[in-house]
Amino acid sequence: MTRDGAEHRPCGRGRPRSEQSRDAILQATLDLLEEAPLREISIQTIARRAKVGKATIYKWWPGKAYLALEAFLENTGRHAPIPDTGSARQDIMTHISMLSNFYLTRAGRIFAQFLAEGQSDPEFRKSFWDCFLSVRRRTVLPMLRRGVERGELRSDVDTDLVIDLLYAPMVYRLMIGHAPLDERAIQGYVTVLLEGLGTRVVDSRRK
Amino acid sequence: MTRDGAEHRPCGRGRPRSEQSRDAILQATLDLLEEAPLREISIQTIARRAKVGKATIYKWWPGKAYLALEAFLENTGRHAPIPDTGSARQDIMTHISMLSNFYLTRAGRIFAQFLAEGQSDPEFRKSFWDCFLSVRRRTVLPMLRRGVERGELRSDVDTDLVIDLLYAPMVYRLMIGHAPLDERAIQGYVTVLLEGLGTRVVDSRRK
Amino acid sequence: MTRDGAEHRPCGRGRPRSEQSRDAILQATLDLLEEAPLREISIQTIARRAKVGKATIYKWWPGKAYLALEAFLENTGRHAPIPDTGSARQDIMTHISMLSNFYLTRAGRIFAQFLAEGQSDPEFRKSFWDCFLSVRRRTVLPMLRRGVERGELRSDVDTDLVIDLLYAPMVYRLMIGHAPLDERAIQGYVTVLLEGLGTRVVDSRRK
Amino acid sequence: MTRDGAEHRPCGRGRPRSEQSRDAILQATLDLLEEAPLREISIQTIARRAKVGKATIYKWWPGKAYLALEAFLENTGRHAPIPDTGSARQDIMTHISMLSNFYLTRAGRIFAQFLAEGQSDPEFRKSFWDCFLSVRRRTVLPMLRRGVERGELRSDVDTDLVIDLLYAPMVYRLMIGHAPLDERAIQGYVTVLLEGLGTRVVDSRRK
DNA sequence: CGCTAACCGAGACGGTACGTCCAGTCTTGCT
DNA sequence: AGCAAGACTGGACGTACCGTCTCGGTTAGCG
Repeated sequence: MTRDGAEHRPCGRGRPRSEQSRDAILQATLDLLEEAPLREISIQTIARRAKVGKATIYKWWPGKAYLALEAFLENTGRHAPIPDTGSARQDIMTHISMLSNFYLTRAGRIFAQFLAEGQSDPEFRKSFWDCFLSVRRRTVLPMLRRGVERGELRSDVDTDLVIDLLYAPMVYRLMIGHAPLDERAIQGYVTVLLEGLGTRVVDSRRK
Repeated sequence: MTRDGAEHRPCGRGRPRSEQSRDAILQATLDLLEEAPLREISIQTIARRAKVGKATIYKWWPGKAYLALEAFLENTGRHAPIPDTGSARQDIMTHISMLSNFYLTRAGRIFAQFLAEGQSDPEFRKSFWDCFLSVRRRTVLPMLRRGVERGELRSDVDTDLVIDLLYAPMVYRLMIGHAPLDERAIQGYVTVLLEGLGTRVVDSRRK
Repeated sequence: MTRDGAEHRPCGRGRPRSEQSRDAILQATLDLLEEAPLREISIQTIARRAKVGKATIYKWWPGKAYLALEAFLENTGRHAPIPDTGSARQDIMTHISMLSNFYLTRAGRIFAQFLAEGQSDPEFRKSFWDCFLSVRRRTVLPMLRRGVERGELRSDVDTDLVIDLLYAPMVYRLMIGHAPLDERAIQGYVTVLLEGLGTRVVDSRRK
Repeated sequence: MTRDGAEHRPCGRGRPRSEQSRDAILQATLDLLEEAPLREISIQTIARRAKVGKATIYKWWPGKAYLALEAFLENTGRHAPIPDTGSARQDIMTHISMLSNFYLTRAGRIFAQFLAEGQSDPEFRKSFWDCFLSVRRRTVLPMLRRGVERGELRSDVDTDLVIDLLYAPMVYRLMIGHAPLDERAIQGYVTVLLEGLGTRVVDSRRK
């Protein structure tokens, strides 16, 4: 965790940071994110809601996006365990399906706003990647590796690229919103992708 | 085109809209988008740059995002023709490759900001879809259809879903920015996808 | 009449000025003055109300104050005839009393706004003087002269000064609004003034 | 003092109001009033001149008129002491003469603009009355009372009315501007008024 | 126990952009 | 040529936030 309110204390002198304020701020942020997009939430409003001085927020976070990110990570970011059923195909399908459920909740909308924020703030984009996205991707790696080791998945495709292929369609629908992210769509995505990612026994493929 | 400055006039009464002002506004917007993200551009600045009254902008566009969209469509949106080489696989690879080049230009960054804007403004999301995204998707349809008719592509996958699969990885990399959108990546994406989307002659697939 | 819409026509060429528009504009102005002070009335509003182009107004009047003045003169400015009862004291009392009634109507409020306008627009102040105030003052002159000739009024006081003394208290109360301009007040003013302005024969008045 | 920036603070919490800003705002207002009528001064200009945020002005004053009033009261409103020579006639003449000098300065023009403002803003009219006019009038009361007690002035005329009569002509000339407010005019006014207001012993005056 | 450092709430501050409104000017086509 | 309609530049309006800055007051650990 890089750009959020964690390390600051040089030594134990002086009054320590108020955990109560910190919690109130994060909670107020989450509450407000229920009602409005991040953009329309002002730091003033968060401060008022949390009964906290504006300066206290600026002291610990560089901006509302970072604040929202920390709130998100602490309260909403726990999700999508990696299954291990013995079948990579089954694992992937289950994982993606669970992930899609995550994207369908309020958390999904917040996630989308983080991506949006990143488009005009490269520094935040980096933070989001470091604190959330890269962690997630690292987490699924073993699952894919198992598939490759068992010979279920092709070994000649870069893992990063595989993850992109698996995650991208969901994110794409989330951001564009042209069609619902329902079970049918997920099924379709994964089916096609597994077809392309899987190995074949005989493989007298295509004319 | 729905929410941008097009139809307004009931009849030919009154002073007609100044095409000169319109062009100056759109040009100023494009110029400014070279230097900063949409978020950081104020309508005041656009007006000043275009030597135009702020009210003139508000009269014809509901906000800077719509303004940017119109500028984008008029000056940057022409690209990525649909190839027809006789081979659907070849067509797709060429198309996606050309499209990735588009995303690598300044236009790509602007495109990303439109998606970002859509996360906090549903109305704009709709406009962006109507004026750009849906048009693009409609345009590739024939290409895919040809592939299906020629027996090159599976016919049991919904076309919308196919398009999602083709476009999503590029957009995903564009927004997250964790890795470059280079030719190697594109090759990887398309190769895997075509594997999954293609038909097979014998198809004694997999155990 | 100097700065209002009177002379403009060089010759009889072209379409003549529309009397209908002129009347509609003046009427709209009067109507609006019923509801709001001159300050809060915009030329746009007048034009809309009169179903007239804004340019038509600007063509014939230099500003809304002049427009209001012309409307005022034409529709409201007729009032306060000069009595001639044979007694100057009686004449004055009657005249001032009638005038105070004028100031109590909507016309009084409009009159006050003309004075107000004059405080920031010397040119308009001049117009108001020329078109209205000076005319009024000239009108009362004979009345005062009769009083002097008959020996009722002192001859050693400048007439302009007398008129100031007679009119000022009403205008003062009108503008400050600290007390009503009722009959009692008028009686008080005039009584004292006549005492000061009148001649005396022997006059062993009052203890 | 009612509607100006005085009391607002509930207690000593928060950063205290900046006296420096307050002074800079009032000074800038006075400076600008030297050059232009109140109407033509924008709050933006005041803020710029005082190097102050616009919001700071709006926080403490409801409009530029109130702001100008406070500046006026603080820097210009101190004047016209009430003389006490033993002769009410002498006192009055001196007082009015001094007052007329006040009206001849820049302060006079500002005073006129306050009256003007009051014609379209009743609330400000009230403020002006409360903060300035009524105070002034209360101040002269003792002078008049002395005159009555000494038998120099009539006791049967309402004091408010007397003050109106004394002050009105000056204000009238100030607002209409048809003739200068010189010593001759003042002499004339007061002479006539004292004639009307004074008591007489035997008084076989004037042929 | 008192000192001192760092925290905290409250809220005023200079500044910038917002979106609206109006002034005054201009360009149409109709009368 | 006058007119209605209405678009134009320009600029002030009053509001909302931003991020910074004082205040007075609180809460630790250290001396």
